[in-house]
Amino acid sequence: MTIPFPGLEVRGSKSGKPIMALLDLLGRTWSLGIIWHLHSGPATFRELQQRCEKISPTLLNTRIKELKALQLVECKGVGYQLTHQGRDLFDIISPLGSWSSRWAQVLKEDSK
Amino acid sequence: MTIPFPGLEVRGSKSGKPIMALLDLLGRTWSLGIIWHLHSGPATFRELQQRCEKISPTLLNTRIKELKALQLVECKGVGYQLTHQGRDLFDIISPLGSWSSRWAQVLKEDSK
DNA sequence: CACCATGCTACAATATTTGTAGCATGGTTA
DNA sequence: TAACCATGCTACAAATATTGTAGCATGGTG
Repeated sequence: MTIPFPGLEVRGSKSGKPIMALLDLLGRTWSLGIIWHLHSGPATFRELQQRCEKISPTLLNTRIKELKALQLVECKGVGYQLTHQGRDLFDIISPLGSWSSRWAQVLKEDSK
Repeated sequence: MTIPFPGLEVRGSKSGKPIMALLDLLGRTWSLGIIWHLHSGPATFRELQQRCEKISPTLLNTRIKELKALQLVECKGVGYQLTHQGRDLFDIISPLGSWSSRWAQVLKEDSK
């Protein structure tokens, strides 16, 4: 898969709109998970693999390359970590944590 | 793929944590796109297909089933639309729109 | 009844993801 | 200095997910 740069055609849209590139990226397996798990601090390749529990090294490396090219993740001395932009993005999606708990509650109620 | 219900094992986690179910769901091809495109109003199956530009009917139907089971999308007289919970979720991710524009700006600057 | 449009299924072709093995590099430690 | 690690990462075949096209079934409308 090619890296979904804003401005280029991506899966789901030929428009080049940034949001479409972003939705393509985040819709790829593990992208969101990697960002989510990196928020708890920098991690080495192998540690990130463990945080993700079941990601294959092949795919982890592919996703890392994409996230680096799109400046959301960087590799410094301490290991992989979110860039400034990556943290900004995380800040937007972080409410998903508490939202998902309420959602789970509702689903549970309704299944009774 | 099984539907990622909170409480069950999902791709990426055996913990049953709601956030992991959500990240699994949103990380599936087109999930985010469908939610994004439904925000602009209810749509019939075929119209939703057009909004998504390139989704296959097979997959659209699969995703719809998942999103319905998880109470994010419903099918009423007017067609498919976001549920109350679906709109709540959209509200969380909607800042991605303007964020992605700034992100695209930065990527553009840096590529000079 | 002929004609549409709709929601959706079938299914083979294609693309993505996994799982396992293991290579290459760069420290330790004996 | 050589036998050990752990690390980042690649290879590659098997398993899964997604696409693309065709078209069926149903419910209007003229």
